[in-house]
Amino acid sequence: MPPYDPSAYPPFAVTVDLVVLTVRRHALCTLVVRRGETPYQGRWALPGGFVREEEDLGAAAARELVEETGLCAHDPAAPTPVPTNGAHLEQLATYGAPDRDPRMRVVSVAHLALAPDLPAPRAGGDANSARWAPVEELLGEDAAAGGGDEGGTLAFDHARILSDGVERARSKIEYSSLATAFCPPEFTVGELRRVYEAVWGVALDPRNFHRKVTGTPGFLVPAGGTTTRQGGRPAQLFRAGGATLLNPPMLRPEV
Amino acid sequence: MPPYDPSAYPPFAVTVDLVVLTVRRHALCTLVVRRGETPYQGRWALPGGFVREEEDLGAAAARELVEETGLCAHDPAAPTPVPTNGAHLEQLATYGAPDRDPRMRVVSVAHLALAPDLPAPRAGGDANSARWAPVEELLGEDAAAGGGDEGGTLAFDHARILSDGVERARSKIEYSSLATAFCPPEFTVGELRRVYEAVWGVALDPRNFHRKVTGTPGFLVPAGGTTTRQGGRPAQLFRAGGATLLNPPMLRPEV
DNA sequence: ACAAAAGTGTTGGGAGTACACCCATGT
DNA sequence: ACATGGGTGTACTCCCAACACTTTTGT
Repeated sequence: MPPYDPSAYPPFAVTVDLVVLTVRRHALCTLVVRRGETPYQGRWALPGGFVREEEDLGAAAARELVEETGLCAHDPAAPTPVPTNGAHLEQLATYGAPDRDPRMRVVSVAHLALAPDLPAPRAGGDANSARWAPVEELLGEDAAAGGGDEGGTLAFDHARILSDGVERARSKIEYSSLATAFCPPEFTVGELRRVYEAVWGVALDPRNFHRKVTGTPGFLVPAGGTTTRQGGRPAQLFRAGGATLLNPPMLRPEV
Repeated sequence: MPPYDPSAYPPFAVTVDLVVLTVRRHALCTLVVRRGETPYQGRWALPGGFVREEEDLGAAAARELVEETGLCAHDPAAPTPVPTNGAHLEQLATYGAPDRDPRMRVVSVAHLALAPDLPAPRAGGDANSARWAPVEELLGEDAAAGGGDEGGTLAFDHARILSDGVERARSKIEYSSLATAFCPPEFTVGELRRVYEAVWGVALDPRNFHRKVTGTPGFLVPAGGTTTRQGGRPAQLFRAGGATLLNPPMLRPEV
């Protein structure tokens, strides 16, 4: 271990970046904001900002989440997941390549947030500078080729961060009840199934899915009512149960 | 997003801390070094150090690993796991509570390393200042009560970091082939089983374990020879196969 | 009547568990 | 001969995938 010299450590800037995921119209989407300054001026980027002087990392991420979406998340205890009020928020990973920001040495602590479908993003009141973008459109094969204004790749290393966040979400809904974070407070089994289908990009058997989730202890608790908002026969409404870890886990179909 | 002012960002120090795990004498152990300075002078801590000016986070962790253990690890591509020569190295999580270091604002990017049983730690040549400590001894119920010199809790928030690292290792060997990182290049099925038993703290059925690991495609490849270093009937030697994700996964017995 | 979505029943196969049993070495 | 660890066979159980079938709404 090198000698500890508090006055001679290299200076870093520390930021938080947010991968905010939601399911809209059967597609997994993420919140992106348009950059107003160089570098990458005019390009889409993940929302984020500097960590303040006396602010914990999780608190900074929660503050950014409120500023960008109005979503409320309890201050998470550092790097482990946490129950939240509006959205789920957890630390994702940290990115600190020396050249990831051409202006200075920036280390970004990326966080992953899962939110229910929201009306519309608000970024400082400017609706044109923030949008929900389908993940596939940002990360698809032809994203690099870029079809004009909307199709460009994300700024900085944000495509990588987004890709890691999506992968984390895909695997976490297998063995945890986090998929309910994509749903409103009360939801049907069919709505929950469409979350799995959108995040995994597969089709699931509605009958087996129903049996599975209602049979997993602590996953869902009946909310009492029914709804026909999806059409067809009225469906029972459920709330998220107390369990955070699913036993048995949901099985993602073979690729 | 607040306006971007490169000259006015709050200054942070960025360090890497290492959770180096190994299996020694049927127990999960971690590398700790004795602190020579305040704060926490004389207490055990995880090895770590400052990230250098032009150094990536993973490179800093690999450098610290070599300095502390002599283990060689390929420079990992940021936060995803990577095949390594001597040891497995991956990013764990980042810890940045404002008061975690009383001297200044320090953000620590913790990394997790899994290593085979090594002869003896070397910390700057001083054998007295580094040791392999059983994880249970550092995190056990009575660790806080502290039985004298050796039993004290770790410095800073390192007990939390270690706890997170152990939890990560316990879950990753379920669905990945990472348990082989605890073994020498050639090993027997029984040795691999003892790794699982030490990390999970359970007893496994040797017969079913053998069938399972040899039946999982890509997990193990025969190395050709046999050994009797464990006594009893000669056992086949294996190498780690190409697979990184296990399908089907190893199942941890119920708690 | 028909379509659409919610649920329930049934069945066959594959994987996990428990345990009996045999093999090859050191002492 | 016996202890020790390695490896195989077998039966039982449980979960899951597949799919037929019924229920309850909207049009």
